[in-house]
Amino acid sequence: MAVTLHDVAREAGVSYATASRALNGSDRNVRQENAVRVQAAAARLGYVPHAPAQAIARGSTNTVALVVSDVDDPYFSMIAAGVIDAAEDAGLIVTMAVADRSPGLELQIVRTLRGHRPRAIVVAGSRIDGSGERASLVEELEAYRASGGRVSLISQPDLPFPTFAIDNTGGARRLALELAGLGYQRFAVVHGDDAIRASRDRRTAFADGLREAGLGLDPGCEIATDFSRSGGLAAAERLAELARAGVEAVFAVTDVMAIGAMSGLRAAGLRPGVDLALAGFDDIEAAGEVTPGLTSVRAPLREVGRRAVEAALSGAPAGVVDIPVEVVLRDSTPPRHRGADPPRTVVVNGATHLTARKGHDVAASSQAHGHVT
Amino acid sequence: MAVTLHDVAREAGVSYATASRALNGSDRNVRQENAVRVQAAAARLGYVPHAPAQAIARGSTNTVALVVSDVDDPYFSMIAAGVIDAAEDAGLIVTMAVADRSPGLELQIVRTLRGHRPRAIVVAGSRIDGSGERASLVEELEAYRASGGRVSLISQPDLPFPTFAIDNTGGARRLALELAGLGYQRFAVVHGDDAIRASRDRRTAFADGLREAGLGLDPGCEIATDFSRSGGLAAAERLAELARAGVEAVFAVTDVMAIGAMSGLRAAGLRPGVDLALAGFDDIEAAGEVTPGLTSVRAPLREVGRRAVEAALSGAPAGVVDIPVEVVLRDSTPPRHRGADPPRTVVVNGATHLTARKGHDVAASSQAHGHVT
DNA sequence: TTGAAAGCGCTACCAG
DNA sequence: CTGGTAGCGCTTTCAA
Repeated sequence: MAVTLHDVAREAGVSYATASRALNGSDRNVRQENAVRVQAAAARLGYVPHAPAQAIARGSTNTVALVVSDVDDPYFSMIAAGVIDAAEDAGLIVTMAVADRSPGLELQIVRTLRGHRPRAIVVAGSRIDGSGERASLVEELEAYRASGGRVSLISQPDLPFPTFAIDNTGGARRLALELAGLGYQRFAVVHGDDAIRASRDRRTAFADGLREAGLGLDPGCEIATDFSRSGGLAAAERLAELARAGVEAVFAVTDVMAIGAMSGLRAAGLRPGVDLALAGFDDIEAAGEVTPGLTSVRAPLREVGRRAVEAALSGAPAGVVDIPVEVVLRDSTPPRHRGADPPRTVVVNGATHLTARKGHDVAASSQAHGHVT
Repeated sequence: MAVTLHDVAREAGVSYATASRALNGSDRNVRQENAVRVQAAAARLGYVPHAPAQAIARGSTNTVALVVSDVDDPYFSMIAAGVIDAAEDAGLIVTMAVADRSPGLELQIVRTLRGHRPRAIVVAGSRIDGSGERASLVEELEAYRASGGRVSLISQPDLPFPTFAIDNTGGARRLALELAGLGYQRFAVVHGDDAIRASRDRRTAFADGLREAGLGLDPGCEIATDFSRSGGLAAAERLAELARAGVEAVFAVTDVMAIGAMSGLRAAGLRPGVDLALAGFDDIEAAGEVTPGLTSVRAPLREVGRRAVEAALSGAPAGVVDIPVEVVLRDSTPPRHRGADPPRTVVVNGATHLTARKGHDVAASSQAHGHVT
């Protein structure tokens, strides 16, 4: 049905082998004249090499597989963009699958993808704890690697593969310090299920940061909800109550949740940023576009995607690469001037001096390299 | 290096052929006992069938290829989400490539993809006119189809394949009528290069709608800029001038551009929705999240993605399926009450009665099925 | 129900 | 430099 190399060879009047060499041979051992002849024939016939056949003959494909939790989430689409960039640079095609935050599905997907024998598999998505599938996932990836495949992970910092870990802990902690520095004293946190590592890490690190700043976090102020926009929306009612009870600022563990909460607060008659300050995490594009601009913690997601495939392809050793993040202050957390209190100055680790600056759109705080955790 | 069917067969103590049948055979002609034996062996060895080999033996793969212009654009990520959904339902894996709005790259990508012999290729992305590559694209796609592949297109309504066309024309026109009905009289339009079909169609249809409502559009009020967020941002300065000169409302041909313009207007000291009304197109998620909510035209992108793969897989005939859109009025275009003028009532095609309703978040206008164009 | 063997389209090695 | 040809891993007749 389709045009095969055989047809091209015949059309060009050369042997099968010669045609192959002329078209894809790493050798240059083909007479100019024949090469041209073959290429012309291929073009005339609309021949495209059969990738699966090449894969089987060569023993390797030209694809990279990417597993994400959700496509329609800006967090993952930025990562995907980076992955696709890097793959393209390497002349590879990207195969993408969505695990929908289900460890079971994720496992199954990795199995399927492995069958396609990609050059590398990149798994992005927050680790779900406590699932029996975890061990199976590792096993699967290990088997893949054993058969010559390369693996790299984004944000699953406890598996035996090269891993790019967004610094959730450091980011959330520093965010807490920044907000404290801005004069906020009473906080609430909106988070997802603790089984979602990113959610738990950010939540606890934020609380730690608060403690470090000499502030507390009332247990009643930690609102568990769905790890999504609608979760944030649903939390709004409770937040409104808390605001009335004196809470001044909320940290939602993702921007998506924070933006949901923002809508909900408005619906409840509160003015985000005025009646209740709000901060998120990830610094997705929308964070800079909502009003008031959402204070957040930025991770270079696109770059992480790039680096993940580069690392995998280059056969990087297992180990965690901490991806530094930076706090981005926007109008949703205006400085809170209290006549009584003196302006706060926070000293971290007895060294880094965190100053809360504020710019029009993006005001990055102190650097976040390494283990500030 | 990797575990092969051969290994499994040996481990299970049966023949190669039997192992194959037990694992993937469409037949059920394997004794229960052997089947179990083989499956156990496969599990023990961590065997995964070699997809390229299966592809070559069977003559068909289990992938669907998707070509988009940009991943990191919500318009395309919604479509991608739909495509992935449908593919998953069909037990297929999605291969995704980004053409970056370059016809040349798109062509090259389709060629490469074709080599992978996917079951179907779905091409999304607004057609770029006037490029010589167009014919080549069609040729490539045609060759692919000739070799048994299925093709479907999203929003490229003039190629000989099953196509899902967002009703840009009808949507923009109806948006114009709605805005006129709201009392706006002086407009500006922010658009991209006319070579981008979606941009041109929306722009001209909007002008047509205005004309239909008895309003004009000053040529000086059509601002050509980059077909992106930053393009919208860049147009803001000009928009501010126009607003001062009496322009009341702006239509940006995409939400992404409109949101960029919104930021820019704010920076210029104007209040979007108050000093200048603003409307976009696509109804991406962010449209409902910015403040004021952005009036837009909604297309069921995710569903379109689903349908595109379903159509391709089921071998739908060439032809255009018009995807109806609906106008979504939000706070960025508040009704404009003018003491003098009587409330407008617009009659379309002498039949449909368009009423501008306004809800909290989503107020859909009259239906948009078929050829209202 | 099973095993043997013929391909699938291509690459790469081995002689010429 | 070129043509034969042996695989690559799997599916699928064809006999047994």
